Amino acid sequence: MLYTVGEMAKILNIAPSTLRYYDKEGLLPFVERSGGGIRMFKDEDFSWLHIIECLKQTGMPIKEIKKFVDWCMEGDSTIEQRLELVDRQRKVVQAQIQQMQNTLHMLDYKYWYYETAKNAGTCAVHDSISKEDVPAEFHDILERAAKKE
Amino acid sequence: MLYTVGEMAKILNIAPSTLRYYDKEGLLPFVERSGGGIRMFKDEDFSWLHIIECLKQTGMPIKEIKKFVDWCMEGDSTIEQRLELVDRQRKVVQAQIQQMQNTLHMLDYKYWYYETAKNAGTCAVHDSISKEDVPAEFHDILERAAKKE
DNA sequence: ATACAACTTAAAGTCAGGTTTAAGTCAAGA
DNA sequence: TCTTGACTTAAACCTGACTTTAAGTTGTAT
Repeated sequence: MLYTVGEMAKILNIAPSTLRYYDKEGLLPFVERSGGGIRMFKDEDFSWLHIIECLKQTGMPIKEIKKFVDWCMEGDSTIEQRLELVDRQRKVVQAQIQQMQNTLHMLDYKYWYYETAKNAGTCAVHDSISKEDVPAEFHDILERAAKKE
Repeated sequence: MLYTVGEMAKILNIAPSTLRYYDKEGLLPFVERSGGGIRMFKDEDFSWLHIIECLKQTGMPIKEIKKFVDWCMEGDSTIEQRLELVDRQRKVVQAQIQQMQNTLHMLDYKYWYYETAKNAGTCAVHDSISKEDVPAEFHDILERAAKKE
């Protein structure tokens, strides 16, 4: 089965111009062309686009993704580089998840803060609240705030 | 204790120009000025910058963060809007974490893939591998690939 | 009083990651 | 064969989030 850039874009739910841009940046060296110069995506290209999407999700810039794709095209001599790149990016994502969990914790605290304020009818309720009234899971946030950083 | 923009930037480990930019965009209406027009950050401003940083971490654009800050300045009449904004952003972050975990899973699979390829000396080893040889945790990825999307 | 580092602003510049435009080509159906 | 919608490219444009520059001011230390 073959797909034009428009068909592929529709399936992936992105703009055709995005695929053309990726191609121009060298991310899609595996895409073949018809006699007339039309891009012909193959079924196996889905897995290429999937790993590209995956790396993009990690925040990797397009130039670095190109490096990875180029290594893939070079063959078995680059297996170690690719292994290292994947491992590095795995650690990046682990750190991002940790960061996101901290952010979520802060938002959970703010949710509790505004829920409490809403019930009291004023944010001023938090001036007269003692640490014991704050759920234990948020004590870390209060302590950080008390240390002025 | 008061801090100039340079001192504050050093503590937060960001460029002074970034703080000036945030101020220009209306993110820091709470920052006061000296008689001569110099920004004077107060200790309590740390918590402002902390929540701004938190919202920025969620990917919220600066204009929307400004909306939140403006609501804060408006007082108790905006408590409900703020509660809703925090709740919405909480769901955004939960979805981001879920997404990141999928991405990590894919990278874990790729790590296994290249580790196996490295030991075999070639990626071709994966052509002659049966599903039973792939760790069970990665079977979902194989199935998605088999369905051509 | 003077020097000097750090502050001020407005405006221009930078960068990534696309999107849009213009001018032209391809390919499938009537 | 002709029309038409989708394709092609190069180049210009856009947005968000800063950063840099230029010209001028503030405030502390000598």
